Amino acid sequence: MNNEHSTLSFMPYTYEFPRPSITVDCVVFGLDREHKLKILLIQRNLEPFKGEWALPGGFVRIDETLEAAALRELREETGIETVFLEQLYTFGKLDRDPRERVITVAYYALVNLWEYQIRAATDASDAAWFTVDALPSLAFDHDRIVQTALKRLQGKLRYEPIGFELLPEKFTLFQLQKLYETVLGQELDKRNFRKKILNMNLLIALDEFQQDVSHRAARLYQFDRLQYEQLKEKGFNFEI
Amino acid sequence: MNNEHSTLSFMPYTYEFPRPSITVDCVVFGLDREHKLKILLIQRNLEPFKGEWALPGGFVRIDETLEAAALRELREETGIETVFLEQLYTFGKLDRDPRERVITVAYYALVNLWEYQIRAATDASDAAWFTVDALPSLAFDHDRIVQTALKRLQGKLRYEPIGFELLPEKFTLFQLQKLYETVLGQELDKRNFRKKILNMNLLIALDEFQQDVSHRAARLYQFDRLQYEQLKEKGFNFEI
DNA sequence: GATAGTAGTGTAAAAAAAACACTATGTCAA
DNA sequence: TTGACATAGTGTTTTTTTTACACTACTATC
Repeated sequence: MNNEHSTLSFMPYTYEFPRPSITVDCVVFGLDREHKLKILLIQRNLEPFKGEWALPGGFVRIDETLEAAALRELREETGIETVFLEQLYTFGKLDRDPRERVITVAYYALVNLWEYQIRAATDASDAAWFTVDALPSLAFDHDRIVQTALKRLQGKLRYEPIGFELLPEKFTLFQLQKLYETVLGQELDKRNFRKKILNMNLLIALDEFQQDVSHRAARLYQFDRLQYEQLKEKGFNFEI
Repeated sequence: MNNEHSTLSFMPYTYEFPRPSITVDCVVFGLDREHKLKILLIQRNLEPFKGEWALPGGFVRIDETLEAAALRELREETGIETVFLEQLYTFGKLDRDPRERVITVAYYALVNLWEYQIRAATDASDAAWFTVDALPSLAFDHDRIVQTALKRLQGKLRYEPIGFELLPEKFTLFQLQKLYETVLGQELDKRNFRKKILNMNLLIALDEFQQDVSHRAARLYQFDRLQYEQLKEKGFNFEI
């Protein structure tokens, strides 16, 4: 097939016709103290969609990878540094952006909101956490991106132990269960949940207990990342 | 956060610094008569990687969506028209292409090879099917893309009835089982497989049987797409 | 008529998941 | 100090799902 198409497919430097721009956008999930799932949004102070809320994100520079761009935008716009970050989907509809053709590679991030809540509020005066079932209307097609991210988070949580990314380093089984219930949108049986999660051998039971709670203090646990890596290698099933 | 970063994130038309180019690449899966999983590759006739095999693909035009670009490239380079096509992952490493910064949105496609085998061989003299476990060395990072596609196909097949896309309209349960065994890389129990797949109510048993086989002719079945859509709505579980 | 190759069928055992309720401990307020 | 409240923590039984397993039937070919 010695035709123009093959040629077009890998045209060298001289490629000069108009091309789409690439951005990254991040859906940052957090969990507040009332076990509500939150998303971090930025208020736009430029047209278009000035004043509306949008996902943190921005253009990909020529000398940085997609993931690097996502991490940079997160740092710049929200102060968030190290997080669980995973590619979600690439959105390429023609009219996503009213100004020009923009393709965006969406990522989703899980952060320990209990740690970052303050930073986001101070460093970025126009960044705020919103409960997922009470989101404002969003700029561009960001509502679609958020919906996609939510579905992915639910699907992922069922089969991979990623919930720990949303909790503090040390947490109780009760917190973990509430997390699953919130994200999956269904109640879980306490005893069955504890059996399942403990049988995975991913939790280290600490000799520490909750402080300053107005009820019996629960034991604290820690996620065993090393063990997780090893079990993942062996194709272990982490379904909840 | 009224700083340069927010501004940068949604800079208007005047955005003039160098930007990455975007391509699409397609991993096209097919299943041959010996129940071997195949991938369709194109032989490059331009530098770089001249003479090497690569995935069909090419630049995304400013006035077409990502999926349209993937379908166009497939049509142009291989003659394939209508297929199951789903976005796989977006690859954005800096040195993917030795000439310039190129980000590629990879798709994977499932086709009925029994129908297309001839077209690909005639329309595109430099297109050919390769068995997945005997692939030649590939141009760019296309081997990584293929590996990602393989994993995705396996994961997807376990939870969604997409195998039918690889078979002719009418097929036997034996063919279907072989498909699963090939893709998943494990043997399945005949009786258990039939029970499970028939209990999903996704198959229409036809009053037709195999022709021209040198053994007892098996009943032919058809995939019930309508039923599939309805069950999917209800959150039905299609795990095999 | 023997052989080769696939078609087609059910049951029992094992494993996994689901259902289910009470006692224990600590804080707070009356 | 006592009672109310909130969560901690713990096993067993039932149900469902999954797995293991073997023979007869049909058709073409040699």
